[in-house]
Amino acid sequence: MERNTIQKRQILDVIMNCYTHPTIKELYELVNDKYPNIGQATVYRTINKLVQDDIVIRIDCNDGTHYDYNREHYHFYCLNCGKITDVYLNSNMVDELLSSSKLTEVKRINIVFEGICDNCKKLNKDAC
Amino acid sequence: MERNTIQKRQILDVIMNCYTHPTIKELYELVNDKYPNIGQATVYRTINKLVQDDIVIRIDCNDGTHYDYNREHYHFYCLNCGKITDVYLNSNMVDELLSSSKLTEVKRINIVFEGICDNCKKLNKDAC
DNA sequence: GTCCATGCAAAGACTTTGCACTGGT
DNA sequence: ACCAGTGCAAAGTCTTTGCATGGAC
Repeated sequence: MERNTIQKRQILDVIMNCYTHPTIKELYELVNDKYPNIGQATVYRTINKLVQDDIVIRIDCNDGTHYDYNREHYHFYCLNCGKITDVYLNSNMVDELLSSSKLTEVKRINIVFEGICDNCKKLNKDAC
Repeated sequence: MERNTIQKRQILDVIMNCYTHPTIKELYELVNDKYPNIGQATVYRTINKLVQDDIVIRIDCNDGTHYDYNREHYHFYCLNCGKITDVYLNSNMVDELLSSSKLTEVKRINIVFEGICDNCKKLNKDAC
């Protein structure tokens, strides 16, 4: 039987009230800032459980794994600055994608759009 | 100026003639089986260059990063056995996906369908 | 001949684990 | 009271790096 500990609630609180998409390192720092005395091992163990329980999702990018609260949405990853932003797709779009894949038994689709974000495009026109 | 070394050609040869989607560890083993005396650091350095040069792509999954020769295709990841298989989508499907996302400046889309593969479904009906 | 890439081993970064203790049920 | 979850530190794993040497150009 799984327990609803303070630490688990604290970690979830940080993820749910976080506009970035933190890596495990960043998440640990954020959690520790808000709730000191939480162990690093606890963050690792808890996040893995939250992912297993489908409460949190992993976003796997070139620069490592990021975490996000599990809503029906997808992500854009900036190849220049590494920032991740949310992407929402019409649900019929997702259905079409699924049927186009000809796969059955799909539980989730991970989509990461990679490119240059508006901010980087503005700041550094030639570099991109 | 980038050099076309023996090791680079050997690593590419292994990736191109490999039906699995190896992790870096598996890739190193495959390369070493076929071409001994190749250093681990070389495999790490070379694969990163190949990814930067868009010759090889990363497939980021729950169980880590896998590598594949860069063709226009996507992947299915079995949540049970971890096997990765190729998924091909009509190119107009991808265009629709892009326009649905409302993003501009997208260089690539990474899509990983997650679910249970046919083989696992057969072998273990109740577990899935 | 130049200097980028390699191989090795060591360092560094990341993640898991063992164990005694705490706190949720 | 029981035992899953925690905190710490140590172990284990993964990845990068420094440096001397070798090979591509």
